[in-house]
Amino acid sequence: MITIKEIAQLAGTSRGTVDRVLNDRGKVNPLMQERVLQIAREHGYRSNPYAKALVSGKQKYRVGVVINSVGNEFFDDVLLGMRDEASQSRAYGIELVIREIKGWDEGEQLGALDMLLQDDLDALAITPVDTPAVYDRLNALAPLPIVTLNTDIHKLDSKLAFIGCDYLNSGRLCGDIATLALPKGGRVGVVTGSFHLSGHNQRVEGFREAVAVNPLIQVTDVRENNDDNDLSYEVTHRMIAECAPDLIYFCAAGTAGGMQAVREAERAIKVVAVDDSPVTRQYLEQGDMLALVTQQPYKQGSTMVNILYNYLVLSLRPEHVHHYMENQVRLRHSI
Amino acid sequence: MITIKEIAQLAGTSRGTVDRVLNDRGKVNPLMQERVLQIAREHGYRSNPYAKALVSGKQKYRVGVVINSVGNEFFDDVLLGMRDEASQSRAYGIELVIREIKGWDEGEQLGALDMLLQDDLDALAITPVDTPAVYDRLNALAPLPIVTLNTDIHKLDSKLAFIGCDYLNSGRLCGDIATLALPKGGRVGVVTGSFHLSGHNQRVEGFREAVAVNPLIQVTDVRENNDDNDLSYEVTHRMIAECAPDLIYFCAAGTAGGMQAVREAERAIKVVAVDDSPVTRQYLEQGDMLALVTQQPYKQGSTMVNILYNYLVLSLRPEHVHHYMENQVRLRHSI
DNA sequence: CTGAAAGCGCTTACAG
DNA sequence: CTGAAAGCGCTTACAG
Repeated sequence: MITIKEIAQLAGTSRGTVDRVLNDRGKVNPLMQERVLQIAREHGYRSNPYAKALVSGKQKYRVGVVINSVGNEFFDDVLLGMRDEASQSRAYGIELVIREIKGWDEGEQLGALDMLLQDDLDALAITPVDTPAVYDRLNALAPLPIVTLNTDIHKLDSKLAFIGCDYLNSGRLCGDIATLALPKGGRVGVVTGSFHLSGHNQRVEGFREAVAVNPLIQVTDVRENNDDNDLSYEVTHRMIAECAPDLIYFCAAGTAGGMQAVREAERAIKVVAVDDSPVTRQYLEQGDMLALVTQQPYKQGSTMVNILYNYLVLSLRPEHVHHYMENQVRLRHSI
Repeated sequence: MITIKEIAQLAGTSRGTVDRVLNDRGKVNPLMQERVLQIAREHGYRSNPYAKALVSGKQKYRVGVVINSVGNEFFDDVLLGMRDEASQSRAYGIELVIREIKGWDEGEQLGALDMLLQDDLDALAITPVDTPAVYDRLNALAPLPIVTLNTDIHKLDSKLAFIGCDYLNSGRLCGDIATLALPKGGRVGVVTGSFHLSGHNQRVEGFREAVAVNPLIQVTDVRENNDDNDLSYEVTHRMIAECAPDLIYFCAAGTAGGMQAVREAERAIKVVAVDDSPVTRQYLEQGDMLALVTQQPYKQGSTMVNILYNYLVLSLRPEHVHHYMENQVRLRHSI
């Protein structure tokens, strides 16, 4: 593997100049620039991450995080994952500045962003609302590296990575469970978060696709709970009364509220749901739920820090932009 | 974080001597030794992995691998995982020398080991047979760092890590699937590899435990197939005729042979099995199997290389010895 | 048994 | 726009 020193020799210049070219620090004679680049290309130069890490050992990188975690348990593990990873020696130098907000309000999100930007940031991680205002604001931040978490915004100039879930696949796996548990068919009700969130709709779509292998399974009803436990209770209660489902699929948040209604029902109703939380996990272990399909929130958080560490400290850009966490099926005895 | 240079100043000696103490290179005045150690302890010295990696950048480490992969598809992915990881830049410097053998024969294993040891090795990874002769041979290799893969040998002096599966949990998860799929109970047959392998027995035990939640589920029969497809066909065929199972649990290899008998049966029989291979995966996707529970063979291989890289190149010892890969439940739509 | 020096591959002031 | 020098934290010969 060729080094900067050798490139400098070959190009008849100094290591400093090669460094300037290779790292876009500007102020280099265009001819020399081209010459260095040419040599680097020919010899397949790749920088040594350890040397980089060693020399920039003292430097701190501030990573701003805007996350709508308030009142949404799912993000607890995402936060845990990023904090754990940032405190590891292998992410030495990354400092997280976290602003937690509630819900998906554009104004709140922009406000939190402004607060963060009052100090210098080296990178930003955000669970963005996909509206024009947020898009414009983020786009204007270039070349600040941005990681979108859990929800994506397309065509962002300086988007380094998206980290999240394959919703369609998540729905299909829940459909697989339903198919397993209803060998003789049956009626299925779905409680979703919002008809306006593409992730939720994709889950329902994937679920329908998967249960279609057994024509005796009918999805009789899909209702919204706005990710709210109280509303979820109401909606589920009514659905049970009106549709008499054999199985219910909770494909968003508000599962705890819905389960209340399930337990009050007179007939036994099978349940499959998404995301691991103390509450859902307890239902699973007690046998009140067949399965959970999770999107690895902890790993979402740790992956985010890891990607930014590689980029900021080691100058390693991720190989691809989209990082889908594998959906995992959790059963009663999953650890 | 304190550095070698600072320790040297504090101890009134040179960096060379500190290096000798901290890395057990011997030939140091005991008093100075104690003094340096004392200072390092007080200040919580931890070496800088990047500096280490940078300085030993040119060095190659030879890792010998003895693996009983011949005729056992499961290990294809283990091998793939270690090869992929070794070719990554983050494992630069690790060179694998692999000897593949067939079956669990003590003599063959020792023979392969001797071949490897003709050249100098920096570490050894092995899927050991747990017999006295193998134990003695491995133990005599100290201080050569050893990683046991997939099967373990206890109390090995220089065992750096064991990487493998939690068999009991694997069995429980298969039991969970059976419980889901037999809501009204039913007869279950188990086809295992060997009554003499503790891993296999643990799976059966875990399975029994899990299905016990439904007293209508009866495990009527457990039979051995010696991990062999032909025998597996015979055994399964006879079991179907004699016990009329509603569900069969294949808890070891030889699943392809067994499935042949299942497909020839007159009644539909549900199946749950372990480990992902092209064959089992196809059955899963076609709907001939309910689920597979896997032990992440690819990750077993990559983890092995990763652990040895951290140890050999970065002088980082793993935090714990036992690395259990999480058992994963794969359904029809798992990717 | 010990220390001074050079070097790993890169970056960072500094002087020109 | 460019180069020489020092330094990141560690290891490796080498001379004593």
